[in-house]
Amino acid sequence: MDFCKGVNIAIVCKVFGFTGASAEVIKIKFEKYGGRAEIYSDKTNLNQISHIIVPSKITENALEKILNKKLSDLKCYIVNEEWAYNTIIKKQVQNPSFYIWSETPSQAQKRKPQTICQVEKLPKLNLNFQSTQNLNYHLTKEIEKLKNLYEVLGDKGRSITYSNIIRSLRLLPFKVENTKQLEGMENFGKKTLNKIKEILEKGTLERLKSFRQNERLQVMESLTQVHGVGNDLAYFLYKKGILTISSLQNYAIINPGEFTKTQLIGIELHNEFSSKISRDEVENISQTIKSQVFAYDKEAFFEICGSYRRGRELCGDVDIVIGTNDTDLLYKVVENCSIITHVLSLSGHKFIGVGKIQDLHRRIDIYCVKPNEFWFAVQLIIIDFYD
DNA sequence: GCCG
DNA sequence: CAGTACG
DNA sequence: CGGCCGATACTG
Repeated sequence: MDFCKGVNIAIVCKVFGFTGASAEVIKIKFEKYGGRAEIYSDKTNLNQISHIIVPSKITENALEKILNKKLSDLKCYIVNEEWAYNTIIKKQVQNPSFYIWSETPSQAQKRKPQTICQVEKLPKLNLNFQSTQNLNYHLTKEIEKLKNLYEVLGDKGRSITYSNIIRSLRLLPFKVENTKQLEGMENFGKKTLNKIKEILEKGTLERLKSFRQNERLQVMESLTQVHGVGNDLAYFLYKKGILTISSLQNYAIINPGEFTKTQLIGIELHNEFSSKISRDEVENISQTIKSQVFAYDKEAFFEICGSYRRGRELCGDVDIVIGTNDTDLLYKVVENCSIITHVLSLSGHKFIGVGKIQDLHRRIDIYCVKPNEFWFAVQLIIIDFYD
């Protein structure tokens, strides 16, 4: 399968908030089918590019700023992300002239006749499970602890670097046995290599032990486990002498006015959220939501993702992706679904909230995307680029 | 922490 | 706007 | 040194 051979794309493409990560999925797919793809950066040589993929919502000014070029000077096609989706889904490079990006919808519509996949014909993308498997869990689990601690400390720089390192390790196609295998890789500097060496030899990090002895860190790390409590609030609470989640719970009952609605829900239900969910229960919850979805759109796509999809026996939350053209579907489902008890945040394409079907309240996330984005969203939510 |  | 959360 | 994932997205 190399129908993308000769196609050389640069992606400025960002979709429904997953942004860089969804661009990565497009890149992976194009390369799998023999094409060449890169995420656009200032190093990109536009002379070698056949298609630039841009988000439909971007403005012309912004795009020219990013590309640092007048659009009229470009020789390649500037197409929207649907071109990329449909090329991959239909396994055939699409005629770019149907997908030429344009800032104003009316212009775009004129040039963009009915090219979108018929929903009932939309084929299922082969999910690449290899890319979802983390062969370097022995390293990432330790580095993740380090990342969390720096996050708690408010050291954004280190926590971002460690996130990048974790992501690279997760995507590696082999298990690391030796730091030589990582030398020269982006983001892997001397100190990181030393830490990895230490983990390979001893299984843990000395640095972690010293962090464990720091009371403030320990308290803040624990408090930030509560949904809605970040490091700012955690530090504030620590200074106030609130050192445990149960004392936070008591404090919040007496002083509810000091917290947002979201935080109050997180505090109240924290104990329930921290208990894991069986696959059976995930399926039961999903089934209820699914029937609600189909009540509004019989053609909708529906998949359970997240850790359930990664095969875990016990899941932290319920992750659902819906594919539909109905932009109000998510609102309707959330409002009318009997098992949904709380809304933490809600928009047309993302629900973060709480539901209950048995004895405990459970965290539920629902993503709602257009049908031709569906399998990309599913893959994205399984892969876990960041974590 | 890493990178320019 | 800052804070928080999601992948 | 200074900046760091997302022209994220929601809440208050």
